[in-house]
Amino acid sequence: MKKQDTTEEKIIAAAKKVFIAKGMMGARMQDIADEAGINKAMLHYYFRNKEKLFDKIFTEAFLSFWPKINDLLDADINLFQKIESFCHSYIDVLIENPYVPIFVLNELNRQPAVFIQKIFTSGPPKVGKLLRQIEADVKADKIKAISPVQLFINMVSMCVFPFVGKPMLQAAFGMNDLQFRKMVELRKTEIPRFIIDSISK
Amino acid sequence: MKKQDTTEEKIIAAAKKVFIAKGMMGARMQDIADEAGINKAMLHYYFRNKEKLFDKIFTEAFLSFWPKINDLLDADINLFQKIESFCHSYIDVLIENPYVPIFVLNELNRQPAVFIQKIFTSGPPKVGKLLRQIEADVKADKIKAISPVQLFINMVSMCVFPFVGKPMLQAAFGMNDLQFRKMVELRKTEIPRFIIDSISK
DNA sequence: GTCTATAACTCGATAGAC
DNA sequence: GTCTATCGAGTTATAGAC
Repeated sequence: MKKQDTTEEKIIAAAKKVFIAKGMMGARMQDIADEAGINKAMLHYYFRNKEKLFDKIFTEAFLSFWPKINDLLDADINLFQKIESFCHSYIDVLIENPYVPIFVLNELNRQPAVFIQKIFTSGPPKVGKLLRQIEADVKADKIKAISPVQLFINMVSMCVFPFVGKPMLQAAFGMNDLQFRKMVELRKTEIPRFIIDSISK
Repeated sequence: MKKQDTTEEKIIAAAKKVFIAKGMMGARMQDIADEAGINKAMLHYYFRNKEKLFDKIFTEAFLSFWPKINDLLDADINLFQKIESFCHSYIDVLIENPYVPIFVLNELNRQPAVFIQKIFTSGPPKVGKLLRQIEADVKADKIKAISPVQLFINMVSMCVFPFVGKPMLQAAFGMNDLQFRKMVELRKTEIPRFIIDSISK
């Protein structure tokens, strides 16, 4: 929590909470005003309209993890280390922001073009180096033959999916919130191990 | 396409398309009426209100894959065969219904309790046998030690995630629709191979 | 900057003719 | 069963006082 607690900051905090919980279409300006403890008119005074406010929140949510993840992919470390650090850091970020993935994926599917445009202007994916590392290690016979793209998708899938499927997984396996949390924590080391076991010769 | 093309069927087809594309909150009754080429009042004549219409569509979408997947998990085949058949069949279903996962996950996160209730009444997850198979194979030293739950989550994650993250993956790797399709097709065999490589001794 | 009041509009739902 | 017309609730957005 910041010392500075201006109206604008209160609005952003409230809007973040409401938009992430209900999505662009489900959220009501009144909900956000209530959450912020201010008047509805203030929202328009500061952000003009709902669309602009949403855009602000979405961009902020997206930037809360994208640059960090992106830099990890571009780091100068060997493949196994990179897989470990990526999974560890990514899951840490997701634990801190468990509802962001479904929020982002939802918007991604609602307006793919707008979304992609936003990503590429705010720093395009730096996945190239990782793909080349995988390819090089395959050629050097350090790991089994595998498509770099497939491997990358496997890694991201295993990190992200549990967060978007949480209620279903909890129901299927009878996990309460604490147990779910423990299970996800474990994945920080289990996913790298699973991947490395698979590709090691 | 059926020969029988009653108004009710036209409504259901239109509602499915619109709801899956825009979700419960984003969809408009007018959109559905337009898509069906009929009048808005007809929607209420046949389904009373939006909620009931949505429920119909959601249940139908959910049942379009749930029972099939569920039965696969419960089949009497060995572990490796089960992993192969599950990934193959699941991805086949997903290719046929690529927008269903984000639709379902969205609803899942919007109203977890309602959703879970619905699942359990329409046939609870039959994941038990698979988990016991994994456990048994670990004990019998047929595969490496791994948590059955973690392994299951890995498998489902790798199958489903590409479909919810499609636009992002296409952008990141510069894939057009055909290339994406090929990539996903490949995963029907790549995911089982990846998993089996990982857990084999 | 902040509030109250209300305009302007969207959308689900209904009435009633045919 | 199907349509047109319209109501009424709920929401975004604005006007205007303080």
